[in-house]
Amino acid sequence: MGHTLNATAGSLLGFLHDRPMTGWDLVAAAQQRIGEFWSLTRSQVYRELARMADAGLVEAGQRGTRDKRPYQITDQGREAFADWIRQPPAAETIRFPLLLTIAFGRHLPPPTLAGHIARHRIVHADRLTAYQQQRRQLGDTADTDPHAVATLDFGIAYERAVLDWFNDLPPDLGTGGSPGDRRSPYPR
Amino acid sequence: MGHTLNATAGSLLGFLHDRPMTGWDLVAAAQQRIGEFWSLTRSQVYRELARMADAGLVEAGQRGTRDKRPYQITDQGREAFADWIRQPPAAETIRFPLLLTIAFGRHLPPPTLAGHIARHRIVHADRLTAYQQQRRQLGDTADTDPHAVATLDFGIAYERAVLDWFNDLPPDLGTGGSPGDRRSPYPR
DNA sequence: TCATGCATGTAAGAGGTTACATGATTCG
DNA sequence: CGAATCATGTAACCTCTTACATGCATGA
Repeated sequence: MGHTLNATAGSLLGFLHDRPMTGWDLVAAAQQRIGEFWSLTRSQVYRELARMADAGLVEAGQRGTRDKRPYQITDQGREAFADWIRQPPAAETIRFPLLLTIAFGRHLPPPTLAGHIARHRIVHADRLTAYQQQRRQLGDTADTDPHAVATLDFGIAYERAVLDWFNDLPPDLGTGGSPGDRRSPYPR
Repeated sequence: MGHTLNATAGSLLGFLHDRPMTGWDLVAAAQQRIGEFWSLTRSQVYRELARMADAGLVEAGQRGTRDKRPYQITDQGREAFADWIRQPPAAETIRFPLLLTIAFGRHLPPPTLAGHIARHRIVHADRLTAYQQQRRQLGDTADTDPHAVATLDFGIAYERAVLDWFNDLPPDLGTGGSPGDRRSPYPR
């Protein structure tokens, strides 16, 4: 009957297995728990929720305070989720605009390129720190789902790899300043 | 006047700086040179090419053998590219369906999850090998653009990180078989 | 009371995927 | 001569992003 779910819808149903949630809640949950490798926007969430309600995969509960509208998963929804989750996952796609900028970097003044790189380096360093902190918290709790740990560990491995790669970039790429201060951390 | 290019269009113009190319060539060039972190399809390429021709950023040359239609960049195109390339690049997005499957892995029979993981591990191992081989070839040539090396190195760093992460996955995630053969490379 | 954060949603457009349709050339 | 590969393109659809529009609740 129904076609297989898309990954965004599937994820939402995944979260709804735990408890009824509002669109807002789902955005937050997704950001927190799968944000490292699957992004979604409010718009998408409300639309998928409406669609899934039409299809009978979720049911809207009564409006609460602040017009809150909790959705709960239905039996049909659980089935659809089960069908979705056992499909062989497709290959990942990465879209990394900075890498495009670097790839065509010979068309750019070195200081401009260096600036872009420096800004991104900071972003990744911050993310790594945040993930590591989350990781420590997960480690403390005894009843942690190992799957959550595994995905968080992916984020950490990824950010570490990106940072190492930044550090190994040759100075002639615009990362280094004058020959004297090649190893300054965030050169301009 | 014209809006800033999207990244896909920008990349195409980037390639066209080197020489006139057909849509087919561009797909191949993109796959080879930025495929690790920016994917595009034939459809997109032909569409962007048509759009850019309308906007005067590229010009179609004469049809060659096999209906080949080479496009060359115009001065306007070079300007548009220059405007695009110096914009601060946006954050990357990663969409990794396998990670979604793992995140919700508790709803899956362990052997199913293990199978998915094993298949992806092979894909990533193969990619790493291919990148490393390319990298060796680049290293051999003296007049290599360091930017090309840098982006390829990203691919290598990424694949290595993914493989390390695979290897560190706990056996209770479905990667391991019986306690005795935990370290078998591609367990079923 | 006023700013901030919570909360829901729509509309329009851009970007990306998949399937379809067609034909020329090269090589074995 | 037939298969594989080169080559171009369209159409339909789905997904994703951005901007807009609205209003309640909480706390300072």
